[in-house]
Amino acid sequence: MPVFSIVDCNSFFVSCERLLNPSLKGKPVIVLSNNDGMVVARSNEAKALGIQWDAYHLIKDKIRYYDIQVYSSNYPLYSEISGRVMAILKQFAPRMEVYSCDEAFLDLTGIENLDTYGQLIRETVLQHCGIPVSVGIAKTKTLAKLANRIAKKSPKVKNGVLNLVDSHYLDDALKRVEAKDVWGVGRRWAERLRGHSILTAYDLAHADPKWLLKTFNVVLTRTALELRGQFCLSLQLDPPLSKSIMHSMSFGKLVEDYASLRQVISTYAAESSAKMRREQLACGSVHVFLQTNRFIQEPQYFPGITLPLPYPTDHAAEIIQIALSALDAIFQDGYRYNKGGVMLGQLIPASERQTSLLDSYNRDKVVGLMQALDGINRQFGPGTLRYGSQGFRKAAWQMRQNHLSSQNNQGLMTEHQQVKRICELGQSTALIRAL
DNA sequence: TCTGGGGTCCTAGGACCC
DNA sequence: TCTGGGGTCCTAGGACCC
Repeated sequence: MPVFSIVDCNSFFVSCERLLNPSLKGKPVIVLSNNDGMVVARSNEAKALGIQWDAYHLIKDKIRYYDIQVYSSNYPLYSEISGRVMAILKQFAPRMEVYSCDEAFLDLTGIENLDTYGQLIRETVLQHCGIPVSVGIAKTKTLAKLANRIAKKSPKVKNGVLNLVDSHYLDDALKRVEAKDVWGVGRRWAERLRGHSILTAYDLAHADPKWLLKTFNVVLTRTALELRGQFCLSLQLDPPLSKSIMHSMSFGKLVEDYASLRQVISTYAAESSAKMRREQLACGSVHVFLQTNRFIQEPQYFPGITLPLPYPTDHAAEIIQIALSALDAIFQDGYRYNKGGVMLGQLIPASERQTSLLDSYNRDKVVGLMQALDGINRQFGPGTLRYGSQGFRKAAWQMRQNHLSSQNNQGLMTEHQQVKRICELGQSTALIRAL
């Protein structure tokens, strides 16, 4: 019988900032999304003060009043720390699925004394990475998520580990969790379920699967079966190849002129193509979209277009060129744009890329050029080396990040220096030496 | 001043073919 | 007078996740 565990970092982004600045411990802290737009992570102290997933500008008074510490998100830092946490977890379970930057499913089948093992996982991650985690253990992934949720919230659960395998507490746990909080049940489905008097995970587990299949779909039916302990969802051991890769971002300021949008789309195309080359893929189509700001009263326009490439490519210049043709096709004067994006589709492994008779360039040269471009940007930061169409000066459309930890600390450290510092901190620990 | 970014899967319906 | 039926592929949209 399979046993799954999900290990989830508590308030991950906040925990990362605390690692960098230990004086934040015990204080209310929040981390903001790109553009400092919304709250994406909250410490328990901030949650206790009633901070939700709010728009930052709507809660500024509250933040001042309670002296809440505010940070812009710093993804290179979080990604570095995430890698360290995952490396530790892998030692506890070679069969592991990295589910997101702050969570992983582990296969604990055959492990005896699951409670102790869970505690050991938690203590080891805390000791060697400085990140607190919660551990849920159960017979299915969905039940493990539910256990994890209770472990994180309930003060009765000791040390953030809850094991529901053969537990007499299982029914009680299912009754305590609302249907809307079950993994796989979102707001919409929860509303419809409520109409049928299905309010809790327990109700969903005991709903008739045939009826669920007829009334909803196979996804929700699987979720219900998993809640009964019937295994439907297996571990995804090797991450599947991406089917699309996107880069999109709200602008620092509303943009109406074509020239700026050319810089934006060139930059987003370059970013998404770099992300694609990191996964060693090539794309067969490029989708470009623009959006106006739906929160303000003025003419709205949400255009988008997908253009095919004559042959799959991972060459930044070609992708930028086609993205700019797409922009030409959708751009309309007279609107104030708030967001744009470039999505690469029809992805295939770059190695399988068929060269076309129409290829006008030397493939080896392009590969070398892209490697040099990516290498320099990896070392010195994204956008260090760029195409002319991306623009050279700091422009108004670029992202706001007014609360980066580097600026909060001493105003000197760049993100990359921070990552380096975290590496150095980590290297002083016993386990990293052992690695 | 001002409301995230990046994905996946499933389904319904239209186009097209024989 | 009358306008099939079945299959496949593609796309858009809706649902979900972090």
